[in-house]
Amino acid sequence: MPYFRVAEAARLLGVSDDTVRRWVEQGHLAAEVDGAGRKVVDGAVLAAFARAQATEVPDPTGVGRSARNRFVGLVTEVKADAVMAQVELQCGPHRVVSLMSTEAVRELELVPGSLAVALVKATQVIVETPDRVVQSTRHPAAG
Amino acid sequence: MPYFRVAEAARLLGVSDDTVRRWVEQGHLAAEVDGAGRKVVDGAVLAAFARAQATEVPDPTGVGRSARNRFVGLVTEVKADAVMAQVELQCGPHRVVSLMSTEAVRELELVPGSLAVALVKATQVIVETPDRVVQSTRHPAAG
DNA sequence: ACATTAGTTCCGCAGCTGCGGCGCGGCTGC
DNA sequence: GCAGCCGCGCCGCAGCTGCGGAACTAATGT
Repeated sequence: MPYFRVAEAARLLGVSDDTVRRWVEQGHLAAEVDGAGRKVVDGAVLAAFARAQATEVPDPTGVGRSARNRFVGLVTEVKADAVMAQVELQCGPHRVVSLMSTEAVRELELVPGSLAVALVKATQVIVETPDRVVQSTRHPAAG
Repeated sequence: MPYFRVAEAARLLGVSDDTVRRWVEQGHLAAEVDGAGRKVVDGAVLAAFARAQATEVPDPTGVGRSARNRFVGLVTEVKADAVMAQVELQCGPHRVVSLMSTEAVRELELVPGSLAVALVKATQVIVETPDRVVQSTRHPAAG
């Protein structure tokens, strides 16, 4: 049963701790009080809140809004080798690096500044705590 | 040579068009003017600006949020079957769905509200324009 | 050519946010 | 038990942001 303190929740939501505190005061976000009188937010509540307030980057074509495993962003860097190329995208606050053939880069006309979409085909989920790092066995992501 | 209008740039940056206009006025973001007197932002400039602005986001628990192909977020949903499970994470403004074994879900103690990290192992980059959709051949992502 | 629609720009305003400061309480090490 | 350090809560303020409105322009269909 994961709980987060105000400062942790603030960083996860991308705002300051004061803002989280105000949201709790105004009833927008449910919080509880631990034994020491400090505000704590239930992980599930925080997750639901984050999902509700998430404003995904609208798809340029208008289709596939809020699609999962779909990252719309701008190409920030293209390193092209003879056969393979490494393309880096800035998708909101996240950076995605994709390896593809140089031929594909040329076909897609990928240059810094291009609007592109990164489709995540496979992921590996790990859980990090201050103590230990647990990771799952590798599996393909849901498509 | 991609160019974006103010409204497009605003959506990509996650702010309103007025804010982008103000950033241009204050010299924080370079913009040009097209033949009709409308502000346009060069794609490369916009990409660099987006990347610079994203680095301001600190990481939640010491894990690098600015690291590439690394998405720190909260578990919003867990659908567990007999053998396989589908885990959905809210990582900032993006939703990531990962397919893994139910055994891994149990080992990682993944429940809605858990803090987890999704490592992107493979991506497919496509370029979307209002006219056509071009996609690269499938290749593994850079690790 | 004309009317219509959608998009852009500028303006003012209310609201929210982030920041700095301050005091208090919990946690740690001795 | 005690001192020190760090985090949390509260408060006020300056700054920024988003929104609505109004005027103008470009593109579109008749």
